[in-house]
Amino acid sequence: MNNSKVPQPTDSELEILQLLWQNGECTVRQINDLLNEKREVGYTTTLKLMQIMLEKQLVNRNANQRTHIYSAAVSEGATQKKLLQKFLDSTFRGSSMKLVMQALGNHETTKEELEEIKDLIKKIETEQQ
Amino acid sequence: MNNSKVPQPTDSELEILQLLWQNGECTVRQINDLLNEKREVGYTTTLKLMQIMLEKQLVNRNANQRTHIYSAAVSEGATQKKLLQKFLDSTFRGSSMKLVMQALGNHETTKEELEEIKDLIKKIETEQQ
DNA sequence: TCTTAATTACGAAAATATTCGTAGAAAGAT
DNA sequence: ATCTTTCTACGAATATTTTCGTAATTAAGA
Repeated sequence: MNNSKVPQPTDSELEILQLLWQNGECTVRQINDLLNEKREVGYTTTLKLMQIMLEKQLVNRNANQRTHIYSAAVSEGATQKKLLQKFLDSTFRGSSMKLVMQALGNHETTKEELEEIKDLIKKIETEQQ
Repeated sequence: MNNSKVPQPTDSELEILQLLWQNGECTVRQINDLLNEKREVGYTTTLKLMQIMLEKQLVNRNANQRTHIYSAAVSEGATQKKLLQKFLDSTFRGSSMKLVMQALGNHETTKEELEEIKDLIKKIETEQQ
């Protein structure tokens, strides 16, 4: 899952990657059905997108059978990291603090989640000694 | 600065908004000069973008003088909030927790910033009682 | 006044992303 | 064996975003 020189996914491509990360190996039909739960998408539209993603090396494909089977070729974490960096720069001028404060402030956060964050902060603090 | 039905800025538009938020009122020339500190952009390219942004009501314009003066018509915070929501959904499937953990984990954070986050967490916790 | 430089308006080209139609091959059904 | 369905490949239409050229106008300088 190394993806150093793999281009960033577009919005539509990311949507498909999300489904592959969640569901593992999928056929075009399966992805298209999942997409159609939210909105109408033509089958060949999905097919074309996944073919483009193959060229970009965002996905792998097993073409042994007539019905090809696709899987993500980039990891969720690495992709999130790259997209986060870009988003951070463009929207928060690189200030991860501001982003974290907004994210914590705007959205519902449970006690457990807050504990998790506190744990992470403690960990960072001990590393900072 | 109400912007309920204002469309989201594109990447290029956001870049210009950032400059307006940082520098306040600006002419096209000033924005274009600032952009050219990073990369080459033609003057009319910047002009056209700002005219489009005016139509979209992302900026205001004072056209009393021949050289028009532009200012942001949407607030930084509100824009960040909207863009964050979209980013959260598309990239982190709506989990602000995962985003926060990534942001804290990946980037350098100073002691002071961590303190700030801890304060915010405390505030959220007391509100949750 | 005449020339030059700076500015706006506008249309359209270029680049990128998304959607879809059609053709042909493969598999399954009758 | 023939018909129907499903699938891939591929090109092209559509939509969106970005870039730029040209013309007209205004202001400033010689």
